Amino acid sequence: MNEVERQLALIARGAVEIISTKELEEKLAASLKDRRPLRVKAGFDPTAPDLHLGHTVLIHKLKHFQDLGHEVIFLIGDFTGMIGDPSGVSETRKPLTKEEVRQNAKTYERQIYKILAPERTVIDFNSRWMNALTAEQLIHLSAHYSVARMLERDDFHKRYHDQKPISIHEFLYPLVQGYDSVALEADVELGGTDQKFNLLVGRELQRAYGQPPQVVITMPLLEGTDGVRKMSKSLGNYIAVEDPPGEMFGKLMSISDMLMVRYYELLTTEDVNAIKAMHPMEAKLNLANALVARYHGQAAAADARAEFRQKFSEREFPVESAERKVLPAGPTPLVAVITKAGLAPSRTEARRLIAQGGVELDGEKVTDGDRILLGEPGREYRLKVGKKRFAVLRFEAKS
RNA sequence: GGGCAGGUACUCAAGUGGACAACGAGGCCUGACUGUAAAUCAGGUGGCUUCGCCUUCCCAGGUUCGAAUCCUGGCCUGCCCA
Repeated sequence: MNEVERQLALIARGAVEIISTKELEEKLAASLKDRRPLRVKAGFDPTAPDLHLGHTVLIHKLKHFQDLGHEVIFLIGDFTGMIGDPSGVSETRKPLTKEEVRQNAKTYERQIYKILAPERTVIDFNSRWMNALTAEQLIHLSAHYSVARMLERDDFHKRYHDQKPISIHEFLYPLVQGYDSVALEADVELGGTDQKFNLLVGRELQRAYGQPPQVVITMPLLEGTDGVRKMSKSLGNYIAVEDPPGEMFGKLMSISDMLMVRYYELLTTEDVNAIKAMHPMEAKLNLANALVARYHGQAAAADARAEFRQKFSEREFPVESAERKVLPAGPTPLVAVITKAGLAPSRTEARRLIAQGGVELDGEKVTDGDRILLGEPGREYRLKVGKKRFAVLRFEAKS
């Protein structure tokens, strides 16, 4: 197997589509011959401050390129973030303010270094060239694409058909993203399968601007914790890279068995068949352990595992990790205590939970919704709400 | 610019003067069962000083004993015509 083949094999691993493999081979061969690393770009939209495991699929692919000696560019779409990517969304997204975008971008920057080598990673912002673009240039840019072709896109097509609004600015998104490739003279761009259209626009624009078109590589979208919809910030079904160890561990343990296999496939290098042969729970524990260790270290992973076992397998009260809350002494309705401890959003909700048998005080199920705690100074209570919310409360005299 | 249709809770979607805190589905939460699984079943899903009260059906006014439902104006969306 020659060097080009070796690189190709690693690059292709897990990829859904490479457009085109032939072009990639040529680029790799040229790269080796001229000793010029390929410029590999992946863009991220800073709409929320957290990278989640779904993003890491892409980041790991970037890492593969990095390991092969190529130049990876982590592009933060701070400019496009203000537009809001319409991909796969059924309605117009709210644009972010400049300030929000900047804040979020900062957080991204910190997180990717858990995977990529900092000294060999280029981080760029598309506002660098987009802010400099004149209205005239923008109009020229938009002349390279037609409305009809925009409407070929699945999500636009659907919205158009369903009589849902599509704003002009959303048409600009793919163009701007495509223009990023022109500005960066990208050789390769990575994206999720939902990005295919945008990525292809990049190819066309590069041609229009007299550059060789980039190779497009699409990666599968990772399903979120619900196992159905793609992992996303806005759907709330995500596991963030910066989730605390215990939370990350817990979230991973509560995914379905089928989803677990999928996570193994896309987030690890384990042999999937070997996993399927294991007891599902063992396999899941392994997965949770491995991922927590990746982002928080082996020690944190071991702790998270021990805590998990205590909380759920043995159903002990996790005194160590429970939320601690000090309240002023004096008689207090339990529903007030629950909301003050942050275990329920409102007293009505707390009352409901009690009625449903979801509240335990010092290990005993509470049945009285009007229960009042005397709250003698120094008294501690162990409160459990639902299966996963724990708090230790302490009453203290005002000083 | 003109005509028509429409804006209901996280989402979809009933309701078109009183019995509506608002049908139903999805989602989410709780409980049972478990491997904290998944699937299934049962219940819940505005707030509060909780046998009662308060605030909700795009916004602001108005009609009425009484409005999510009627009227006026505004904002937003879609379709057709120009």
